[in-house]
Amino acid sequence: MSSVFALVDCNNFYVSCERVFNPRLVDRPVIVLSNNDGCAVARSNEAKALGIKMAVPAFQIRDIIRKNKVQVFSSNYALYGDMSQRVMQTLLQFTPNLEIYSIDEAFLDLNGCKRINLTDYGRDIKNTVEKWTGIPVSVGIAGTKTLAKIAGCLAKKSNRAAGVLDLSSTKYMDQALAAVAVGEVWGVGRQYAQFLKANGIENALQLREADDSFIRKKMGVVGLRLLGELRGEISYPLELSPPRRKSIMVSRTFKRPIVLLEELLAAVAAYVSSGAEKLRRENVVAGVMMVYLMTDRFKDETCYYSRTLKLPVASHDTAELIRYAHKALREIYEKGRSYKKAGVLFNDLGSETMVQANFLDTVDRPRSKKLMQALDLINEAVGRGVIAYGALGTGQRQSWKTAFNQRSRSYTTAWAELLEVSCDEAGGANLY
DNA sequence: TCTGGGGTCCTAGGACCC
DNA sequence: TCTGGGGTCCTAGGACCC
Repeated sequence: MSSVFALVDCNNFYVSCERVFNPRLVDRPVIVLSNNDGCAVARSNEAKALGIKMAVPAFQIRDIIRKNKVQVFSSNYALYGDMSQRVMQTLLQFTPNLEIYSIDEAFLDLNGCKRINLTDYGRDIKNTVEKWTGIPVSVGIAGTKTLAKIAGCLAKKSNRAAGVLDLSSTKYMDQALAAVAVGEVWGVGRQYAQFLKANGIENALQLREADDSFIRKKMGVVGLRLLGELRGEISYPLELSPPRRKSIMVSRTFKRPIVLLEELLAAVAAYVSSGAEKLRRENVVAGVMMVYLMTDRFKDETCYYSRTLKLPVASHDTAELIRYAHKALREIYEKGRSYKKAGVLFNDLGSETMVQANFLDTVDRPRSKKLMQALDLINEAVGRGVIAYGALGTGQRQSWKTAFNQRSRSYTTAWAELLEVSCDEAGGANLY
């Protein structure tokens, strides 16, 4: 029995989220920047047309922004996360067999809908999501996930297809694959694209016809799976319940380089707090913690220092984890050096209900559990970070804090930031 | 002057064991 | 001169994804 997958992909997702609450942005060039307002990570079609590339540093496109009045936003993760949930909830109306692949993409199992016209069904999905959430999407339909991605990629490009393309029959398959550059295929990144092109494989069709042993040798078993998917054999089935995460990482680049140990200690404490919160939200504890420091990666001789430590008892207690992280940090810190980034990685994640006790344990676990529950409850009710450990520092001393200088409101997740609408004398509505 | 963050999987090589 | 072989585990690094 053959399968049918639909890939639903939100167009220019972060930009589209901003547009939902700010209609003035429609038809204008808009970009959303990464942390510290560093790089362009989302671009409207108008911004793409101006030649603004993915992940280009903001300072390199300053002239383009000014000349073309490009609207620039800092990342507003609270808003995008919430809008993503709305999109996914809408998709669940179509099938419970949904794999949320990323913040702006999902695969749907369309096996139950064989008798109806799949393009019409795709259009129905697209129209419903746009109507219910305001987010434009494109839909690719095909027999494997990789082919569905290709269909989606073509659907997005072509005006005629109106954002939906069904490649579930083989009729136009070769034609479609020939139109997709090899570097656009899911699983072919920069390195492989360069290598494949050097070997005369320039589009998805040529890749599908490539020699198995050649691909096996150069791209490993992952390459073989990719060939299979292009040929219509499923290498990647739908994953309905996501497998448990294997690691949790929190890391940030600093606005300015940091030299002082005290400031690094505060930064790392902040990252541990947020990591520990994530651990608790997922009901897991970490058995291993890694702390690292990095100097500027754009200067020559980038240095990387890290210390991994196995915790005596797997934990998600913020205070305990900060203690260990600080110990590790003191070990790798070198005085006088200027650091640009730090991070904390939690590994060996296990269920919180199956913690291996230790006779020498110095932490009162039941008490810690209650304390963490209270802390999470309060922060959830009153606002993130309202209650925090003193180790994070306060006010001026929080030099590690990420900058978001052009952030829009959290329209959907904060009472104080709701969209305001007023009517002027002529009866027109104004948005603030 | 100014360059993001958080994940996954695979592979090769070394340590170690029998 | 001549130095086993195979399995497992761990780690670092590289590729990819969004």
